[in-house]
Amino acid sequence: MKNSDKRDEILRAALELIAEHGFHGAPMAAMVAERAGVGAGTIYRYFEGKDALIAEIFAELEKKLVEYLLPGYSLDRPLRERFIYLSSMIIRYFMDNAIHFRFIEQYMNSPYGVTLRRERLLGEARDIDLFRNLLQEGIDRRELKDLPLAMHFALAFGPIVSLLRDHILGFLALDDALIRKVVKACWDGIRRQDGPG
Amino acid sequence: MKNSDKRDEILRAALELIAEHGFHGAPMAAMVAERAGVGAGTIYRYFEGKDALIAEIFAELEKKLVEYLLPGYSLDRPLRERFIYLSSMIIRYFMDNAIHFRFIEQYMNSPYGVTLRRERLLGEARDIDLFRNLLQEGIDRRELKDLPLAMHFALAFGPIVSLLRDHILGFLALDDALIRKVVKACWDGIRRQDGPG
Amino acid sequence: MKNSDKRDEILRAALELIAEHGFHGAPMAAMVAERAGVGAGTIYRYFEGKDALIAEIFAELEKKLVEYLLPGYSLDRPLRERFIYLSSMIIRYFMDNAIHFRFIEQYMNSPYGVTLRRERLLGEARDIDLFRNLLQEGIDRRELKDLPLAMHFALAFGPIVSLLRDHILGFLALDDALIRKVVKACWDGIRRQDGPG
Amino acid sequence: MKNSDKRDEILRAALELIAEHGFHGAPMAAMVAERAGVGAGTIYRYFEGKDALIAEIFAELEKKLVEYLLPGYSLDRPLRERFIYLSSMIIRYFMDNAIHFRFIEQYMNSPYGVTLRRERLLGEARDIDLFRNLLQEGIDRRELKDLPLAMHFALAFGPIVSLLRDHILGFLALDDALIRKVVKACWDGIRRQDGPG
DNA sequence: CATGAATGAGGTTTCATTCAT
DNA sequence: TATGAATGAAACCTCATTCAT
Repeated sequence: MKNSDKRDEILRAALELIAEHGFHGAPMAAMVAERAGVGAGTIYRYFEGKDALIAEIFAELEKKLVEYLLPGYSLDRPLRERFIYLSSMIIRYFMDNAIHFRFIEQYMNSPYGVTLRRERLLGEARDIDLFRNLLQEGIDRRELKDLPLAMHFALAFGPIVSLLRDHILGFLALDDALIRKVVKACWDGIRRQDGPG
Repeated sequence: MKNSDKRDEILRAALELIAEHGFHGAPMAAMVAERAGVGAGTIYRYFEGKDALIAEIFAELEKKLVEYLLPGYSLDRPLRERFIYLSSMIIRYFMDNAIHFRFIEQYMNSPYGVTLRRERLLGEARDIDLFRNLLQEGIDRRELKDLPLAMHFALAFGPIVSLLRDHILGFLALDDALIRKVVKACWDGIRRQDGPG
Repeated sequence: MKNSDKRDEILRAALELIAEHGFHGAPMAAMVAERAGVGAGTIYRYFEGKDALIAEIFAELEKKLVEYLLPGYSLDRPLRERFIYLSSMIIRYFMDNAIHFRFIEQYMNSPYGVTLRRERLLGEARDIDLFRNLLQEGIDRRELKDLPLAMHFALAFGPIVSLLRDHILGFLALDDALIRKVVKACWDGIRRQDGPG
Repeated sequence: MKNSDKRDEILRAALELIAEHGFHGAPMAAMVAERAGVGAGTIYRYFEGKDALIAEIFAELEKKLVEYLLPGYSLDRPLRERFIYLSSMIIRYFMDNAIHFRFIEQYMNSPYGVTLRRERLLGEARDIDLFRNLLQEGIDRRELKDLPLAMHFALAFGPIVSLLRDHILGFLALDDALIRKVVKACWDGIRRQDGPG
């Protein structure tokens, strides 16, 4: 087993356990190490502590999502098209990676998450903040309603998150048709209605 | 201090601590009992354990919300009016009771929450499930889109939850005008668009 | 068993173990709690942590020693007499309480000890710093040699500590005659030799 | 790097770390190996374990001290002169090698130290036990007081150790004049006083 | 010979729960 | 009924040592 394999095993084991049982249902030695198939001390060769491990998982998940979205994303396409692309892809990604979704939900509902949310919403935008930049561009170009950025996030993301949760829990069976419908509905929620749509 | 006072103090103390620090930042003896002004053992005279206490808090919060909504709610009013009433009132309620919102979010993001959500969405509807009954009625009467109930929940509730979180964390300042806008936007998201709106 | 009994048991158990095995040969749960006959968690009801427990042991030992010395100690007696009284009593105290001596040696040979030594030597003198005040008075009144306080400590205390260690380890059998001899020798080491002695 | 270089680097690194942080503040892999610039496993090629490494450090320090003292030491000189020579040189050596002093103090305050002290005091004298042989000779020739060997050690060494500690911790500034004074005071403490001094 | 990743026993501390008062 | 001292399992983390490379 290569070094990076062990690191990956630890990340995977922790991701799964946290997604399934929450941060406090994933004890380091008894469960993470055991599921990863490594000794308890090994975790601390790769991560400074539980917090660092969790932060690293989040960073990797974010990276993977961006890598999934970027290839097909072009700033040259119209705003609406880009919005539909991003939203649909995000939904599909999390449908295929339910564990990632569960982890990110846990993370966002924790002190870490609050800090992160603040940075993402109020801090400087980075190039990879695709969704934020898209919404800001729409606000600036008056294609979107004259509302605060956070409200656009709420209107666009809130339903998606809610749907994904229900789908993953089996309360709802998302398919392509439904995805298309909800994404368009979200677009309608944020775009200026006096235009042609 | 009457018996029921002690019970209420324990509920209040646990609610506050969990809302603020999460389930695992609210140790029973060291924090809940101390803040409630009772002995550690007393908690166990009123509640079977931590889980039962948490479940009871949720039940009481739900009850309070319904009591807040019911008086002004009339099944005789048009669907749209009722939707706007319920949504607006819910937003105002949680703006005034941020602690309740924080607790419910914690709760919904835990194993308890999954079970509960399943019951609420898939189980028998009760009279007090105002929102669910409203949406179901709209679906049945073809005033709302032909979508699964869970999707209507997502479209109607998702943005509200997201907004409330941002408002409570101070990322966004909700006011009456914004509330009206978002509630109407949500209605537009779920109603059949071929009708008069 | 009264509350204070448990606290005392913990203090006693920790004192014995540290005296015997050093700070790191006295694990809290496995040894201190076991020897004290209490649960591991009980230690933390009485002390904030290992450091606080150790500091408290030292404080109690210091207090006991002062209580042993004070009754027969009078500032009205001549300096030489007081010196001999204090030194002899200290030796006897530690001969009878070898465990205290071993603990204090451990303590003084640790980061705590350095801080403490600095305070005791360089900080403000307290009334109960009998030895320090005695030496300082002798320096001020020119009955002792014109040397720094620390050097007087070394000349007066160094041999005593060394002897006690050897006695306790069984390398030397201290008796009253030897004690008298060594205490007088120490006095001769620090007093001005041009006087009558 | 030659083999013996690695061994020396390990010894040096461990010496420094133990002098600074105590036996338990010097983890083998994380600190000793890193500071020595070798792999963690390499330590175990040169030493059986931590205990053996520590014992070896002590042996080397003792050897270096003897090598420092021997060249200028002549059994032909008078006892008093030899005592003053040895004591002064020891003080100077440890002033120049504070790390050695700190290590030896740690060592002597540990289970190892007790065993060693027993051997040195009660076992057969070796030629290189300069101080012990000197004191024993003085006792045998009735130049020193009729006291047990251990007591002479205490009277002669106790103050020196105490002074060195204070000097190294910065509580006292030793200089040649002070060294001369204290060494003579120690001699006065152990010599028979009815003679000419 | 040299490495350093891996180990897992053992360290300190927390906390839900019990039970004698 | 109410208490809160006591408990001990279990949490996170460290570190002396081993062993495959």
